[in-house]
Amino acid sequence: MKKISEKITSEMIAAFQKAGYDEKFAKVGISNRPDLCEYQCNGAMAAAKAYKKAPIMIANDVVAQLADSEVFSSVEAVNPGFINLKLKEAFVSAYLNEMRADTYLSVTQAENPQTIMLDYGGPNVAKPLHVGHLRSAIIGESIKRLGRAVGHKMIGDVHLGDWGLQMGLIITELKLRKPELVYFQEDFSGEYPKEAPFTISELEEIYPAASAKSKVDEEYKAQAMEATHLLQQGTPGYMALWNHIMTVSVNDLKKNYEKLNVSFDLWKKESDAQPYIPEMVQYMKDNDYAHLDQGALVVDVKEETDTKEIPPCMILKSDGASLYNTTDLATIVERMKLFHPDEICYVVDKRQELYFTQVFRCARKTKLVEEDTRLQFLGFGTMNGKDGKPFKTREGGVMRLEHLLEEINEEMYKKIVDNRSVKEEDARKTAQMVGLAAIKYGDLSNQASKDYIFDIERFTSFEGDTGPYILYTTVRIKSILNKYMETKELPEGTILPAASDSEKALMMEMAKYGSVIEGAFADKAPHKVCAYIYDVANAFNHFYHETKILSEENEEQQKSWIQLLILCRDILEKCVDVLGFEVPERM
RNA sequence: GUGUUUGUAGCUCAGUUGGAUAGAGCAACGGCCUUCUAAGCCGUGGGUCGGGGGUUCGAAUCCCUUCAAGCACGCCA
Repeated sequence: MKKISEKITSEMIAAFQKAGYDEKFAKVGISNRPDLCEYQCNGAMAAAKAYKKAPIMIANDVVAQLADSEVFSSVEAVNPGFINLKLKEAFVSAYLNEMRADTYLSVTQAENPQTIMLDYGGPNVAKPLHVGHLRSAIIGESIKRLGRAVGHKMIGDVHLGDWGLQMGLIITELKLRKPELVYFQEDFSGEYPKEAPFTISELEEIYPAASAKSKVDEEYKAQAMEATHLLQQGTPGYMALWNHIMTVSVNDLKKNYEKLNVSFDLWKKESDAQPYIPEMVQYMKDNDYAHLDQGALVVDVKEETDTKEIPPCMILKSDGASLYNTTDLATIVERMKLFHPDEICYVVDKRQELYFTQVFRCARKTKLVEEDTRLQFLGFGTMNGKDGKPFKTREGGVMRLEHLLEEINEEMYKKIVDNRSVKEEDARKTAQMVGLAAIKYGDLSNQASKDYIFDIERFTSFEGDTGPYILYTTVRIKSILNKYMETKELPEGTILPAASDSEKALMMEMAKYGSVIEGAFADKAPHKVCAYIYDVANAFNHFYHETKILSEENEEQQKSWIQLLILCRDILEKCVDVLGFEVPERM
């Protein structure tokens, strides 16, 4: 269905044409002076030059054409040439009724749905998730949901880091601690045990220990590199261990992502791309894309228009080993082969921008992707503490994601119990939902590309522009609807034209929903959804305070308001869903 | 050094892609609960949009310059 802004614009286009002016000047935007008007058109000023005429005269001409408009209740030309517009109440309410009837609440579904692969999450096997993984997961999840909301096929891939030295380190440390394990017997020919010889907590302790040792002990490091090599050669015992590590670690990761309400369609990993490497490297050599430079195999990715030196993209190290670039390029090959996406979007730390520029250019130059395959880098900024420096625990270490969530849930729980008399189990569950909303809204309400300050106190506050406030407002609406349903059936029928300014303001805010969702996806900017629900929540609370719904005696009016509330709830819940959290029944 | 990003109220952030008097929240102060959740609402104060130039009817937004901070710059991922 058409957006409300499109309907307004087409009304304006007709007026410009009738007055004899080009329709390209008829663009209408939301007013930045709400005291004067609701929508505004500045086209008369832009047209002044083309027609060599005073803008106010053009504005007057256009206004004259709109005297009996079905859309506008007031149209005014104001110096120097603004056209100020107010909408008819009936026009707005008719639009909301149309929205209610629309399955997608006015969000236009993509005509040609695209396959978009989203690379986010990016955890490493055998290492616990920490706060550094938070943004990628939260932002990626939201963009995935935004894409689905507008009808695209979104494929989220966690892209696990499971290859390389870290695995060799774990195996080496394990061998040192439990040399008796069958995995280390070279002549072992039986079946390896199904049970892993370690738990997740042991695994999480083994890796940092091994990593630390390797930094001071050359001998140890050499062993780890050898183990890595043997693993990559497919040594049976090491492969079996690798499988155990994967199973134990992935189960744990899934549990943790579930707590974040983040899910992936694919659990692909770096090792999956390895089989594609030899052929890809050969192909790059055969087609003269790659050449040797200082012993390393590289592809030049410089372009004429560069304002700075872009180093070549390295494919193989001078010792012939592959590296991060190689795996990422091979992953592109795999993705093209298996899914043939129209776009691959990487939600990663913005510090990797130059690196991805190299990889993308290389993929394009060597034709690993098609000409119209979009490769997009979506860099996000650092999560800082209150001091403006990267977020740390009180002791100065890296904060584990689990601990962060626990801390916030505890904080929420206290607040909920302090303020309301709720049952223990309800309070725990609600605290979890509200806590997640606090974190996610706190993150997503900032522009993804900027650094932001993670302030638990502020995010978990129920006041102001926070997740909890949004949830609270939605719960309020649900609560009224529930009370209404105790005595009456949910009404059929339509939403009537607004009876007050606050109701009209709420209605106009709700009417923006479709264009907000589409715009947020186009810019891959979840913060626009945050800004929007905050506006809707404010508009609702304003309306709520002026309007007593349940005690309204005019039944038609009451039915209309209930309809309005249902739509408002649906809009808020859909937005909250797009952001990746949920609304509880009570708070 | 080169490149790049950022700089908006005391603090945290928006700013509809060049429009009218730059907006929110927090913090401060004042008011509103016998009535649907006061975790709310209403109001007051708070600004040289880092500085300086330019482009034009019009600039936080575009261009130049300058200052400050962050980040990145071939064998890590």
